[in-house]
Amino acid sequence: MPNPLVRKLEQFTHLSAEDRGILERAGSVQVRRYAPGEDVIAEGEAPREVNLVLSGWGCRYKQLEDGRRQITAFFLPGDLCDLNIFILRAMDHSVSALTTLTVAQLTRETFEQLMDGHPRITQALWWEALVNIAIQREWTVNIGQRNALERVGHLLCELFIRLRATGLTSENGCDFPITQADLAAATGLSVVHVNRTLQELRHAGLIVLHGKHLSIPDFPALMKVSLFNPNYLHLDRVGRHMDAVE
Amino acid sequence: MPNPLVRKLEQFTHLSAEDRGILERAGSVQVRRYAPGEDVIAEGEAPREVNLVLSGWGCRYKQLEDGRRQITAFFLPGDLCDLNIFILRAMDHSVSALTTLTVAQLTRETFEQLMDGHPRITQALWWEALVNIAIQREWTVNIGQRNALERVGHLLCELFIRLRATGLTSENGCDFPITQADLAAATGLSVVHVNRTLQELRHAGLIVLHGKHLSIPDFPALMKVSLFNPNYLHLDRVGRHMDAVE
DNA sequence: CGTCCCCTTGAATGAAGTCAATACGCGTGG
DNA sequence: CCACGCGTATTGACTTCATTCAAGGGGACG
Repeated sequence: MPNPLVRKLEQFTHLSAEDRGILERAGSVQVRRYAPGEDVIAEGEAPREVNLVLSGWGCRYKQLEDGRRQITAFFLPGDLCDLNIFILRAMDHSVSALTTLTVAQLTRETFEQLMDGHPRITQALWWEALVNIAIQREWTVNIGQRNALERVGHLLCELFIRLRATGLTSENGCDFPITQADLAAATGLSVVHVNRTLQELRHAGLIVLHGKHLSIPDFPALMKVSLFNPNYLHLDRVGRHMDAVE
Repeated sequence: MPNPLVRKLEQFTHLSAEDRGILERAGSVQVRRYAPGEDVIAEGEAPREVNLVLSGWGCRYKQLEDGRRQITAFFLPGDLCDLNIFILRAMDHSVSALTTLTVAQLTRETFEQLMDGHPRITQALWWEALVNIAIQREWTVNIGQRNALERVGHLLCELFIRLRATGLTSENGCDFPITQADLAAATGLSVVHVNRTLQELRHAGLIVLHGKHLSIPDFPALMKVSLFNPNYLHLDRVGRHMDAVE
């Protein structure tokens, strides 16, 4: 089972065997495991390394003084937190585990070696970073403009496609290990309303969500009611011209 | 009057005279002017260059099929659109002018020269990029968790501080050239409700907004009611240790 | 078997949206 | 200089989507 980052980056470009080896090695040193709910890094702390998710789900979140809490991103296997984060003195948000989570912690040095002299990797990591930013923008649109049904549907579409990019889906289903409270914190809705919204999606036959598993019987239909346009995920192998020849 | 990008980057690090010269020159070739409402680049187009705002305000926005429109970022003088945007094949959003807008268009080559062999500039540009991402995250929190009053107040705080970083404020005021419709599109509120919210901020004595000018008589008070914490703007000169000695 | 966490449902409330009419301010042209 | 027109701002009345409060149910695990 290859490193999920490798799988994902190959959505964008074909890596050489050497590139893959380098990434595999980087992702196998300094592996840490976190329990659900545990912070990987907290707001205010100094960022020390770039985290790469190997398995499990995590999230970024920010908390207001009065306790309100917003999840601003989900981390899935293969996801990397911001490149060059160590330029900043202190984290302005926290990262925590939603499930049991294993991450590889890439030191600044490892990371610089990774980018140095490996143009294909560098470009692929840039792509990764730009897609993450695009996702963040799309969340702004999602929360700002879509109603509850569209909002939850849109998020499910996004997560499904992102999981698919790392091979973590079956035909039309995937593991879905997070709670309705997590969905609420991510969509800016109340838990109660997320619950009602999921009911509605279920009754419309758009999703089957049970236990920790999600199925989407008719993905195009879910995309449609959610006004979901996948262009922001940039899965179109822009980097083709740089493909390794091997 | 120096290039506003230089002024802003010096919030983070002191640039050498040479660094400043390079940035000044980069910002003076390929200058274009746009009329209010005009698109600088539209969703679907191929990004060709990195845009640097010299004067005026612009925005990023995304539009849903049914016409709903969300502004996901404001561009102020000194702002740069995403580094390395040309890695992506097509824009997933549009950029347009809100006022008369002048931008310098940096070609891929200019841009690579800028980063190449100028570690202080490179680091400062990275800082710029990371701050932009942090702003995007904060907007997610703002729209997801804050009520109308907090949301509008928070946005005004952010804009004021960002303008101040490029020297575009007086003691407690600044030009504020955008419409209530723009504020509505950025906050995810209706125009009517933005209007009422501004009234409320006015009657509470927190803002004086008239014509195209904004004053904030008591900034700490506005920050407080908006639950505004400026840490995400990372104005704390992290890069001090890299300061040019001159 | 009990406890805890998560999910579910109902009823009442409330914040923000919509619709519609009116007012203001500024630039253009008579 | 004033009248017209257009974009922007303002206000009121009504509606709606989502929140809040509160209670109950179900499953996993010690």
